[in-house]
Amino acid sequence: MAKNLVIVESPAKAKTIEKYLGKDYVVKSSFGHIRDLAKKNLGVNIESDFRPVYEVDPEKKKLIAELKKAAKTSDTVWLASDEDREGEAIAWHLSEALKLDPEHTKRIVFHEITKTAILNAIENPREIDYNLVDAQQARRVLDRLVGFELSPLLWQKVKPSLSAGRVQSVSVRLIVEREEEIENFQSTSLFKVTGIFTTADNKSFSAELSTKFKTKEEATAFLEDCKTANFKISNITKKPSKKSPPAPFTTSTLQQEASRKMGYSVSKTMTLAQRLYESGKITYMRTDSVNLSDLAINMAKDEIISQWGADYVKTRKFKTNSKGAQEAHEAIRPTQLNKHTVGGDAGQKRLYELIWKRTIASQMSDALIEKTVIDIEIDNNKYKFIANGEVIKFDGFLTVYNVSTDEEDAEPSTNNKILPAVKEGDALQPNGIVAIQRFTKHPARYTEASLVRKMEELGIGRPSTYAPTISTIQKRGYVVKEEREGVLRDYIELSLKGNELKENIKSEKTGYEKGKLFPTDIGILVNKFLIKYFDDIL
DNA sequence: CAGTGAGCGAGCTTCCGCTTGACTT
Repeated sequence: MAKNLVIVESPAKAKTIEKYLGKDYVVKSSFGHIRDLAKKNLGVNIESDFRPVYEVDPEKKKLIAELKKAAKTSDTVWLASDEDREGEAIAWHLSEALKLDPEHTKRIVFHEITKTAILNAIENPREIDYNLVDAQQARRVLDRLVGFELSPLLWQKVKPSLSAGRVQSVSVRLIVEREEEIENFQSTSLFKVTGIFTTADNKSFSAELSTKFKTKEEATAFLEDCKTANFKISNITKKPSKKSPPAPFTTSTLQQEASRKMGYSVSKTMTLAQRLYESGKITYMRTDSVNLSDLAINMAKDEIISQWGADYVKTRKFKTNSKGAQEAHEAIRPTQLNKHTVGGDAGQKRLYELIWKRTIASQMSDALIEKTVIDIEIDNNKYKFIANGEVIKFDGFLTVYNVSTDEEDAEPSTNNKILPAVKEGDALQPNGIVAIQRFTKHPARYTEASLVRKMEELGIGRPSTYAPTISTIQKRGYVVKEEREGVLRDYIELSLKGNELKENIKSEKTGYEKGKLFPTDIGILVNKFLIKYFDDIL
């Protein structure tokens, strides 16, 4: 008979911990929450001080009985749920539902699944924190009241089976309001001028004019000037700069990167991550923490040294930027950092490699970059051309990880390139100067992943609910994820080659969208309804 | 007389956050 029963939330976690604790400990799992507000009716007794009415989910009855039995035959029960609001409540619900004897019950917490952390936790038990429990109960009751007061109004006024709540309704509102911004957006156009210049030893590079012209007439006048102009390098500045690696993954940043780099929906990412977690390849995947255990940092260090040498190591501790973070776990990382890849299907493989690279990169040196700016003076004109160059002096973390951004700027950038060796005073030959009409862009529509980022920023939802919430608002028909064809738009291109100035009308596709979230009519209607009546209802 | 249709009443939907499977495709 085991002397000790440890209860955690996740069965995968239970398996790992059992290995660390040895024979005297049996580790079982609660599979998350074990009780919740009554499903029928409000589940909150408003007359009696808003007292919550809890009931055990019928599907959990068997589990509770099992845990009860295990508790009875143990000397000590260790409640080891997560150290956050929900975890503390789970510990309390367990102690209530299992009718645990306080004399033989201990509450322990750890933020990483390592042997030292677990043993240390066992050495330092504490009591259940009732402030946290009450905070959770208040959160739960408020969500129920809001959801179960608002939703029936929608059934009555709009359509049956609709829903409203603290998280989903705000998410829909973000999408509706973004669409309004886009509808009201007035696009204006500017002429952007780019020149190709050739040095005396026949090397070419491009440079952008320091201003953009509002009208075709201004742009034409400028190009006319250029016909007779002389171009000369008036200034060169070189500035060292550096890039630092991003923090290890949280749920939300993993969802964003997997979406940007692999095009995965947030639910696909979470399903793959769950598989990797269950097979022991990665740490817990629902986390808001960017923290790595010392063990992980040391593993990363060894791995970096053996692959790239000591120059590439720079261990770091990252701090969370998100306000609501509860940091009950580590960041998402491989459990073994010397494993570059894993078996399993292609999706799991790719996601694992992404996590591995991000984790390793986070403990690597900064990339050292030299930025060069070349000013090109025009002798008959007040404007100047500017060429920006960037040379990587030391790649550091960039050797494994490229940082991606949301900007889907189709414009070929004149940045990030290598410039030829030149010196101040050098004369340059123009080899084609082009003024292209460019249009200002409306704000971008949300993708699933960029919506998650916004939600996290606003403190709406939790790592465990981002994916389900996004699926709910689609299931209710408030928003749709769609691909929409773009339309053709004409633009003017003025090009100066030698002494010849040509005007062309060209056309380009604009407004093509893929995987973006659009509000539906019902989404817009419900949003309007809620905004109008919210104050009266609650 | 058999089949149709209008009208009525009862019962259901719903929140957020913690967990996996059990289901389909």
